[in-house]
Amino acid sequence: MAKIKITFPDGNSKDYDSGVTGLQIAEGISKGLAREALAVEVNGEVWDLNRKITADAALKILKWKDDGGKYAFWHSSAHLMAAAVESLFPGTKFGIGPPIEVGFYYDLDMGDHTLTGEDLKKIEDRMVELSTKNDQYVREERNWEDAVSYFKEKKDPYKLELLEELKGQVITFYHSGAFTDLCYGPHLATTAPIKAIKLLSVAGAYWRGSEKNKMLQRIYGVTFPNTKELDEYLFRLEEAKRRDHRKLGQELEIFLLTPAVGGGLPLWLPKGTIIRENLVDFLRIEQKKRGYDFVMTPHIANLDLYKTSGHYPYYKDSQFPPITMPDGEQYMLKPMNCPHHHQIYSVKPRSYRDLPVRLAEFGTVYRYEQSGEMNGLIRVRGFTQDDAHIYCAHDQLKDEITSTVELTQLVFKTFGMEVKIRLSYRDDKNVEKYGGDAAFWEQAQREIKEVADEMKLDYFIGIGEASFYGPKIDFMVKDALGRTWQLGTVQVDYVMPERFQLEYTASDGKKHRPVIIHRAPFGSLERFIGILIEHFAGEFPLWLAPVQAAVLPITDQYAEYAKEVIAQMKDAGVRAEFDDRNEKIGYKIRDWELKKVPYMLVVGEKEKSSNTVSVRQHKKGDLGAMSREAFIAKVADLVHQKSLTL
RNA sequence: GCUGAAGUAGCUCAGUGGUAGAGCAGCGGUUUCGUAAACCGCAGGUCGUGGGUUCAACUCCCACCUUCAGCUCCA
Repeated sequence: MAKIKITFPDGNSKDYDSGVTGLQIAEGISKGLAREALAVEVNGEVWDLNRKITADAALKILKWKDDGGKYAFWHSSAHLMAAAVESLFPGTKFGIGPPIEVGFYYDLDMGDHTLTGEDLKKIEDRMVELSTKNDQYVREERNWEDAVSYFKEKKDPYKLELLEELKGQVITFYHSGAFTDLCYGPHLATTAPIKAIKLLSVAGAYWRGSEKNKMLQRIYGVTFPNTKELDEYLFRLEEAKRRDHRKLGQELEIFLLTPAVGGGLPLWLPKGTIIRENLVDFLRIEQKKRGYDFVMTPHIANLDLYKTSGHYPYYKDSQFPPITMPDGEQYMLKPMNCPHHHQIYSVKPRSYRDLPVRLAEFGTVYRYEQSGEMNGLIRVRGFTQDDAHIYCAHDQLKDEITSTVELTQLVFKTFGMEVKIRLSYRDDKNVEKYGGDAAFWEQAQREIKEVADEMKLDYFIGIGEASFYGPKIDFMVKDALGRTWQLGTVQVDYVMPERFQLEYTASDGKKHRPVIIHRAPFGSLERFIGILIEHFAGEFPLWLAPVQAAVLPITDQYAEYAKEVIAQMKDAGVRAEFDDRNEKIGYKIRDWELKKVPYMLVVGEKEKSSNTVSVRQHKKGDLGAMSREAFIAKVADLVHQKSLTL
């Protein structure tokens, strides 16, 4: 028997008989490891535990804590679900059933049958039943013709369509129990580790993600090696719902969405407006420090402006339709601020000495999002960008990108938010979606990557995520339910300067085109605040808190003193409210705790006679008595620091 | 836009064909109280909208609107 050499992650290696499986290797190391093993990584590729290894390889045993292990676990769970569905609903056609970030799904064509909550429960129960049978996941290689005839017999058009693209290749099947699937794997050895199962939801999904195709039913599920982990996961899901900005936005009176105004058109309530104005002030100051000039532009513009920019043909469907005047003139609600700013750049001849010109505006724009797309403050039809356009000479470009990225990072650091950075490139297979020629794109993409590398940014690349006029550096954040959203963005644009014939006179006396950087650190104030509500779970840092302190007299005998306190607070710029309701102190405290107000100032006989306030901190409790001046100084200090803690 | 689910008081929710309910919030009163819910009372609804079936519809049927989950899209 031929020997092969297996190298482990710690660098040690050992010889095995050729054809040894990952499971056998794990068993050779320890029983415990074999029990926990879910899959193996062979030369960087995730394999089944039962697959024979026939050549020298670097090998890692994958357990639940490894992504590859989870991947195999959930992939196998998807098959288990499919097996359950097939046994309960014979004749179901199967689309695809992959693992996802958390859990898995399977797309199903069930003809006329629409899945109900009871169906889901039945499928779940059947999965539990099947999992206890410890069926093996068996990998089988077949030639292409065999595979086609198998699915022809099964009358599954989806698998046949998938096979069309694998023509001529060796096809792998996986069997588990009575269920057989076209699948590249990898899978668990048996169904045994799948102990805790929960089917979460059913939703429609287009076959292969295209609107033109039939819509299938997609079941989302999640499984775990034990019920404890499942319970923890379900608990976290509930926690996330408690943080949902739509719920908190209503409870804390931050914003209002009403059909009376229209979908995706939020109204800012007084408390929300305080948050928003503080954010705007923060960024206005930071931008002024960095040499930005503020401008203001109207909400509508002549349609021709967007024909010049090229936005109109590219994004016609996602804009509100033009307003047509009796004389035939047409206006657009502005979907972006750039064309307006380009006009301001062009107000006079520019010299290289003027550059960079940095024009900033908190500009409100309108986009016609599809009706199913609106989502609280996070996806809206009218929103305000913290927009700016930097017009610079080419040799200034990288410095300007660097400083805009630094500004964006400062923003997220101020809020203690973790962001992922994506370099958004164009999709070379789909060039008609983009403006400008290939050379511009190549150059711009190289430039942002150079900056990202020089700044040692931790980034990933998103093909096809560029805007139509240039590549971007995007800052992505997750919401409470784990959906990722783009917030800040920095974009390089060589296209608009051409279209708008933007120029400056260089030191050589000749006309040159500037390069434009489009950038928005928050992205949209609406989305940013939506994410911020979830990030802080409604417990805003003091500088943003709509109400910073509530003054609570013990009884109405101390109302006079309380009035004095509140007047002094307001005078010192503390956002304070007076709770003069005829209620017991415990009631008032509970109420202001639920409103997540950072401080409560309790005043009674003690405080009145010593000219102090008793400070109670949100979620922490009584801090004891403090002079009024000391409290004001404390608030001023925390606000000045933009402290994240009280 | 597509698929599915849901819409009852300001909020959270109960109500399966026979006169619309509760808790909280609000308002009035009593109480004057020391760190997460005092007590009594009052008021509050075109049951999303419109049509239909029925002696009778919150309840059954149809259409539309809105919201939610997902898909598609996303400057």
